[in-house]
Amino acid sequence: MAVPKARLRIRVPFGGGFAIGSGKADILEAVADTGSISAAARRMKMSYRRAWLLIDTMNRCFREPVVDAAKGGKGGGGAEITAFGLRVLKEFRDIEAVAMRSVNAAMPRFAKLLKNAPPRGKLH
Amino acid sequence: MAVPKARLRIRVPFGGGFAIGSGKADILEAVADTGSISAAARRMKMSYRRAWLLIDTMNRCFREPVVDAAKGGKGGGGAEITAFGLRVLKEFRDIEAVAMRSVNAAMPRFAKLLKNAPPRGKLH
DNA sequence: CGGCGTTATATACGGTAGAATATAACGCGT
DNA sequence: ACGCGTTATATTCTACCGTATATAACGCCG
Repeated sequence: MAVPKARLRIRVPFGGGFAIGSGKADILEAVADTGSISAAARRMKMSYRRAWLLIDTMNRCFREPVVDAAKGGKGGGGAEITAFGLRVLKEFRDIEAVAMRSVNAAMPRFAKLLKNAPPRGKLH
Repeated sequence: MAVPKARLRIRVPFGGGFAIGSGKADILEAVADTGSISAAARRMKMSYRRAWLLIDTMNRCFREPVVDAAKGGKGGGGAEITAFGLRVLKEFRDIEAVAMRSVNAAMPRFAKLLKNAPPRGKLH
């Protein structure tokens, strides 16, 4: 169970069942990179439906849409992150980065607390 | 969708399917407070089984047990957090606290990005 | 000694999240 | 005009997660 490098997932829950976390940020980023929801879904190894639902939730919960999609046309259509979406993404990644620095700093100590080899049996 | 106060859940995934996060930390804390796994489970509003599985996972993944339990005796038995467990808990809470400060600092800006009223329909 | 509340463990049940599948509409390029 | 790949949406299926339930062992205390 050697600790290679600190990863981190964070989640900020708002009221009304909405939350933003590393997952939605990743999708947003994938859309920005690939220019389509389905390509983003493939990259994230999730179903198109799920990716769409997540994006749709963000579009509905934020003041303005974070992704702007179009059907038909060149390449069948596509999606791009909006300027507003970029702002949301940056804002979140900034928070994440600070948290990440904290984890990285604490990691050496934390890693010492773990066993070297993972135990057998299912973990929870 | 007014943002009252920032909450935050974090999760640090290690290899081999083990991760520690706010959930396990909460349980650990509940055991420390109540002196029993079942009381901790009740407080967390989860099944005893789940609480036990989570604690068992920690006991197996960390170098030393984080919870020391005994069956029978006064009050039917009980469990207490070990000195090592306290160290794990503190270490994690420290990381969490730094992350929390980051979120709290960014919150005012972030909150402005959200709608005032939660949209209707299921969120994901 | 018998009862109580707990730890520890197994089995069965249910709900839900996500995947898989299907279908329609769209609009550009050939 | 047709096909292609995408968005958008509904429906069905499945696998997993967590709960609920049951049972045994344990040790103090009345």
